[in-house]
Amino acid sequence: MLPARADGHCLVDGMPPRRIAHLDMDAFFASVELLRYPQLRGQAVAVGGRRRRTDGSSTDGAHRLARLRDYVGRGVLTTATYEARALGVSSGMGIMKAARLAPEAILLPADFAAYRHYSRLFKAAVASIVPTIEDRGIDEIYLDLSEFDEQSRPLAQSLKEAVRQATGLSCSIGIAANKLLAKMCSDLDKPDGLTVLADDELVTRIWPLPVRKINGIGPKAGERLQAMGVQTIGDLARTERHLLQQQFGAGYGAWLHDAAHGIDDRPLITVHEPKSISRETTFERDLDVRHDRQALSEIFSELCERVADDLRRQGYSGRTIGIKLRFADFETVTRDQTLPMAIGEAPAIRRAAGECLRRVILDRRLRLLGVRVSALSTVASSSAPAPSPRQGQLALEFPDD
DNA sequence: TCTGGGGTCCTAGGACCC
DNA sequence: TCTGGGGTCCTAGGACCC
Repeated sequence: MLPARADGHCLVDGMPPRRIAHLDMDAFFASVELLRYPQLRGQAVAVGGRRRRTDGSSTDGAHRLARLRDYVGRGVLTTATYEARALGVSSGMGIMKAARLAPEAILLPADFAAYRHYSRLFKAAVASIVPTIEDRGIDEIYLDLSEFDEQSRPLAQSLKEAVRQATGLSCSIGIAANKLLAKMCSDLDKPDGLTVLADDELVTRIWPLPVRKINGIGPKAGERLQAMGVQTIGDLARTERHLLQQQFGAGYGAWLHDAAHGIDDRPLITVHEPKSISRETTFERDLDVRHDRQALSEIFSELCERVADDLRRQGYSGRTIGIKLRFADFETVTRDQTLPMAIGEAPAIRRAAGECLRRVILDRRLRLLGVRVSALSTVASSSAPAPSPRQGQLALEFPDD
């Protein structure tokens, strides 16, 4: 509990009120693709899937764009244009399902190099105006506007204009007293939106929203709240704190109650150190641990090499080596092991990960394999590390026939 | 009709130490 | 000889986010 202050103001630890912005690029991946294919503007377009599985039609130079209905296999959509969303398609949706909703929608493969390029451009444009930025991934950032004298709207307009000048893309901005509310506001008026939340507007503009709009309430918590008869953020705010704590645990319950009341003291995190580095892959078809033993072993080694590569490029090594398996029935298991010393070379990672793998009962076909390194420490950047010699003999942890 | 890949944080139990 | 409590590390799983 926070101590009541003598002046009666609801100041948290004497912190002055803040002005925080959340800037979110509109349908980012799809919008970048529209820069490349302007003729698709106004159409239902989705981005996602595996590397292009051509049906032969593009090998003769005709380069026909694939449609959702042409797609075969595993994969989810990462983005969809607003025209596609109007058909019920959304990011994270399995492509086969999306294809039933919008068979004629254009499907483009993801081009992460291009998205990272535009991500750098928009962040640099914003940074030229506002120095205090928290990076929240490829397409969104928080900004601290507290030190600016300028009014929120003109300031946000100049940010949007700078982003448009630098990238040709639109974004949506929410401005409020903290990150939680700013994030909700950026979503209120998409696309190309701008929402400024005054301190007395919590009840009128936030409380009517469904609880799932709170960043941190996902499918599980949303469902449990629904079962309790809690639909809107207002409902949540009116729910007894102790009841939420009883249902969800002391920590999460208290957080839910605070969030519904618009309370969020988290500072902007402007420097970021990674906690773990991992690589994983879902196979095109489920693999049998015996029959596909050789293929699995090769994929396993490759994952270790890619993680080692990432570690080296980012200048880290790690003490905890872990694996992740997903079986055909989607059950997921992890195993990890903490070593006395940090490692970073592929053969050592392969060895430790192999020991983890031996602790799993492999009684079902596998759909995913992953390798993770955590408990990271920085490596004094030596000059080009000697490439590790390829091991003469690979340990095969998958069972013999 | 199934469900990617890269992360973070939280919980909970057991080991171990003081 | 018995009892206890706190702190930290390790491991596994799960919720959640972009």
